[in-house]
Amino acid sequence: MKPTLQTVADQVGVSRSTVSNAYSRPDQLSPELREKIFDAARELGYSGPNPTARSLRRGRAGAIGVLFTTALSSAFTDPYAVQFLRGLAEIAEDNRTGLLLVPLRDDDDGALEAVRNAAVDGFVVYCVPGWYQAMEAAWARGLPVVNSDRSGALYVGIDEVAASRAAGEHLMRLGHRRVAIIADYISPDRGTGEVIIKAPEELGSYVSRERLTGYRDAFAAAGLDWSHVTTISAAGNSREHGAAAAAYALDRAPRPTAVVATTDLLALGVLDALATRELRPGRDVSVIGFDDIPDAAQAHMTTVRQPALDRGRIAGRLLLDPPDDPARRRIVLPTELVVRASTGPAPTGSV
Amino acid sequence: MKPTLQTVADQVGVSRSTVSNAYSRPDQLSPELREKIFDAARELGYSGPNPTARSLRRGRAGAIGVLFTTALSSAFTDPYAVQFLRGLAEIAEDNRTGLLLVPLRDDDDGALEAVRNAAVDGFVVYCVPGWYQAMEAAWARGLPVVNSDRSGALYVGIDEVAASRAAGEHLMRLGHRRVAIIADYISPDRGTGEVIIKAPEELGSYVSRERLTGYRDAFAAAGLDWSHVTTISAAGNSREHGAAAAAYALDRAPRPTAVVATTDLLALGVLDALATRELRPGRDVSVIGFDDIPDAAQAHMTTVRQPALDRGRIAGRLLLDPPDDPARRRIVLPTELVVRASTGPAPTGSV
DNA sequence: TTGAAAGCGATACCAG
DNA sequence: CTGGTATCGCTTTCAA
Repeated sequence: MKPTLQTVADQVGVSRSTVSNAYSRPDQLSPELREKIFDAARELGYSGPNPTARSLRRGRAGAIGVLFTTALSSAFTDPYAVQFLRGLAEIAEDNRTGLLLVPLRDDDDGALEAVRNAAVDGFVVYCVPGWYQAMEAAWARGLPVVNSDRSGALYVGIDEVAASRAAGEHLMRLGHRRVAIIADYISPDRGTGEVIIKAPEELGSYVSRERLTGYRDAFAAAGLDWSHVTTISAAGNSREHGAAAAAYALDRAPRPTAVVATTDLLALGVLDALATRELRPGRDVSVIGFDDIPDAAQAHMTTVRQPALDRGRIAGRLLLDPPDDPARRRIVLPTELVVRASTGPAPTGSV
Repeated sequence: MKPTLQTVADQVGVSRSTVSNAYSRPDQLSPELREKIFDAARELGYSGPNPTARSLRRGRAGAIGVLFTTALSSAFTDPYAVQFLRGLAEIAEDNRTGLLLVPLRDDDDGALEAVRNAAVDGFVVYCVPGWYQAMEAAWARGLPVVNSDRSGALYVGIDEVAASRAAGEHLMRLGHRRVAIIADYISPDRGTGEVIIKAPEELGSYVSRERLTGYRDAFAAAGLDWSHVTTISAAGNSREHGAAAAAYALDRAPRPTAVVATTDLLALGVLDALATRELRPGRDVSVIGFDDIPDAAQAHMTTVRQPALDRGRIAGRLLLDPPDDPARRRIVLPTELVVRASTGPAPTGSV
């Protein structure tokens, strides 16, 4: 039989409240008594108040639910994602709160069940889109949710369209007119290869949708029609998938003078593909990524910097104590185009 | 006021038990009544039984605690670690169980508090050593713990010493006698640079201790004394730290003919360092890693393969239903030396 | 099938 | 500073 508060109280000869106070409100009793209680607890093998019972009574679960798709590997392999999680974990720690990973597998029912069953004080949505059901379930719990697409919700993010538009403008300014774009989650079959995207706005994946839209706008402003831009689907967000997708852009004639990707990981893969073909980044082919992960700097890659760590931190703060002022519930962080050596003027005679 | 089971029961005009059954034991009532109850719930905005209350009553938290040090980034950046977590998550999912990340920061008290407060059914220890206090706290909870060093505990791992001894023997067989070893957590100041390790057995870090010991044994058997082996501390388990540490081995005369590392990530850094210096892996300098992460194969790197995914899966199973038979509570998985192009005969005239 | 009653283990208010 | 009392929201026999 596991010892409880009562067990200890009986042993010491005090009431439950006093034992509870010994653990939760040290100022409510004498140090001597407190020590005596702890001694008894140790002797009985009592390791402190039961967290579940405490949560029930206090009305606080003491954990943040992190919703992500079962592609756990990709979620944690992406340095951007890791930074986001770090920021979140930092705030969680400061608030004595844990992080409960809620894996969403492909089977709908199980996923919904998991969301409904999670003992948490709120959710951070951190997964590829298409999980509206899971997000709905999170909402239905009546708990705060950060980054569901729902209006009025808590949100922290960046102006994706403006950020990628800036990158597109940079490219246009350099004179590039034969451009390929690599993105994930833009093909129905999730495979690698060229796909026709009539209108980026209609894409299901939030990130790809917004970033492609930004590029489209920048190109349009420079007179480059979207239909002349090659869009290539990557099977996932990884360096390898980026390289594989890049092949569809590089091994064709005429070769694009610029290949941009919606994430740094993909763009690093493009650089790998260039290296394989002995093409020079920024000279033969310009490359732009997105995120500015550490490897991007090391690869001298032009990219859009977004504050991943801050995003995680702010997500945590929004969740743990949501501002009353609706205006402060939706936070848009600044981004910055970081120009490095992977972009340069379009090769002459290339148009 | 948030709706509860009672609210719904009152609305429908049945008892709490019936509503509870509607959610947890569908076979206990008529489908019509069940639907009626769900309708009422929806109308009232009741999203199902409160997870915390349910946990308290059922005596099951529905989550596994994962103990790891706050170097969250390194925990998730290491592909080996990610694989382990995937395996764990897989089993957790199958058992409708969540994963609660319990970050252990450097401040002791907060960490212990976090362990004591985690609403979980057991712990998986997944952190660098030196956290005996936290592990003790986990034990004190009276819950199952996988991979605490405690004897009699649940354990899943590999024979680290034998595995690295095999790698060392491979090196000896190839004739290498000038060897450098790179490892993390072997220097008191956690910096990068050469350190003198009199006896590997005395190292604090479990992994580094065991793996260095295995190498030491293999070298000794071939007549190479440990005092002639250069040991270099890496400031962390990453490619970059590996490359930085490798500099201490490569930029000296006479240069070692082989540089081995305790993890693939570090060893990949060594390969990077070789590339920078235009040295050929397996010809000028042999390199061996440990783990066999995907990048290792891609880099044609000799390494020790360990089943990361299985390790995670088995950890999960051990925790979720611990075998009665003590012998089945400690599981040692097989490893395999994978010889690739990064190792070759010691350059002639090198001795 | 359905419902009444008894906790699960702890906390908080409020007298004493 | 201490202790009684009333929950927190749900599950689970056991009768009806």
